[in-house]
Amino acid sequence: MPRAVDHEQRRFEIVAGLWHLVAEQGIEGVSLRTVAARADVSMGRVQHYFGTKDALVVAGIDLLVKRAVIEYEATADRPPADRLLHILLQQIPATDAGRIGVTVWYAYLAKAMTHTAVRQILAEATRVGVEECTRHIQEADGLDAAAARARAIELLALSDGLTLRVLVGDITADEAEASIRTYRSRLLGS
Amino acid sequence: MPRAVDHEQRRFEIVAGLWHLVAEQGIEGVSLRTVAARADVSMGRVQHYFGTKDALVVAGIDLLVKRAVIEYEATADRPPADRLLHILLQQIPATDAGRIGVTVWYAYLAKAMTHTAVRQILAEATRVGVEECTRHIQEADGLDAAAARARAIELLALSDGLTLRVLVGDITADEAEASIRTYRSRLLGS
DNA sequence: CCGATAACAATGCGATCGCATTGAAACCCG
DNA sequence: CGGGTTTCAATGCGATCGCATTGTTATCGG
Repeated sequence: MPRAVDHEQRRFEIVAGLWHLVAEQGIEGVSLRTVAARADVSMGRVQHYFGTKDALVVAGIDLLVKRAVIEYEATADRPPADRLLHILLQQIPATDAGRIGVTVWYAYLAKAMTHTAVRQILAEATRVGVEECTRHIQEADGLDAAAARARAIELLALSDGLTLRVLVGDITADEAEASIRTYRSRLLGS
Repeated sequence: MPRAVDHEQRRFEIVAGLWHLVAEQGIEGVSLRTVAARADVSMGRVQHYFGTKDALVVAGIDLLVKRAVIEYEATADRPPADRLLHILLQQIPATDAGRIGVTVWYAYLAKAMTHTAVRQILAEATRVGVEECTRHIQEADGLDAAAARARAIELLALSDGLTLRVLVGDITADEAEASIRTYRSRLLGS
């Protein structure tokens, strides 16, 4: 047996470098060499762990989604209304790390338009998001499945749009959060 | 004086090729050579009219925005409620051309995260969009400026988010339009 | 302690990139 | 009907790209 290393850790280091690079220069700035430099490892290492550039790029969005799911699952013991707000507010960039994450997310969103594998990963992630929100709205508001789903899509769309406005600097994260909470309670009242 | 050509026309042909290319391959697929090939002109011509790749890319979003503005200004004689809906619904991809346009738009949105000139153009466009919507909501609903602006941002965010869902294929253009109209009338009632 | 093997590091290659340069064809003015 | 100017088309160059290949090192079971 050869030398033992923590593969998961190695892969994460590289992907973390990829994320920073994407946040700074967009996916256009990604090459095997630039990612290696940003992660402060050799290009050979990147090749060893991901093989091709495409696999590396796909791994970038895959890990980003997986981390969001893990974060969400940590709220399993909270009431439905809380979990719903977690999903709606999670992506709004409050911290620096959050801003990087959502910037990377939108970079991949554009990538998804022309890249099948990326599109499938994002589509699956949104599908789960809609389903979870629908479930929470049903429980919290006592709506039937169809109505709850329509509202879930509305709320998620609003969250997406507001996130975009925060990224562009049009409004602050606080304003976006307030807007979502207002809208959410207006829905409850109606 | 040398041979006279229609510069505007020449520039448009090239930018149209750029748009198609961006819709098909994303901004990553853009190079002086690929754009020239897609527009079926020589690379020398592209260089002659735009100089650098960066200027070409910026011209792409600039022209896209200008066209949207012209389309909007054609509704100048319609009532405020109509003009508001025009802005909210315009980007939802109903036709093929519309789908290309909004796909290109989202590609540039990602580009804006890392490209100052693109960011400024998009920021100015959204600023005008918010202002126009605010004005129409004031007139149509009789709200004060602050409240109207908050609702304008909400409506535009919802429109953005729903457009995204249509692009991904999560919902249809008709469903998105229905959702916006429902939301709009719910606002009117409250 | 030794050979097999995983884990890289280093290098090479053909393709493509943005951009500068060069030269020719087309056109209008005098 | 030259000559000046614009509008390109063609080509060259250095840099960078993804990826394959090769070389080196560290580790551990036998």
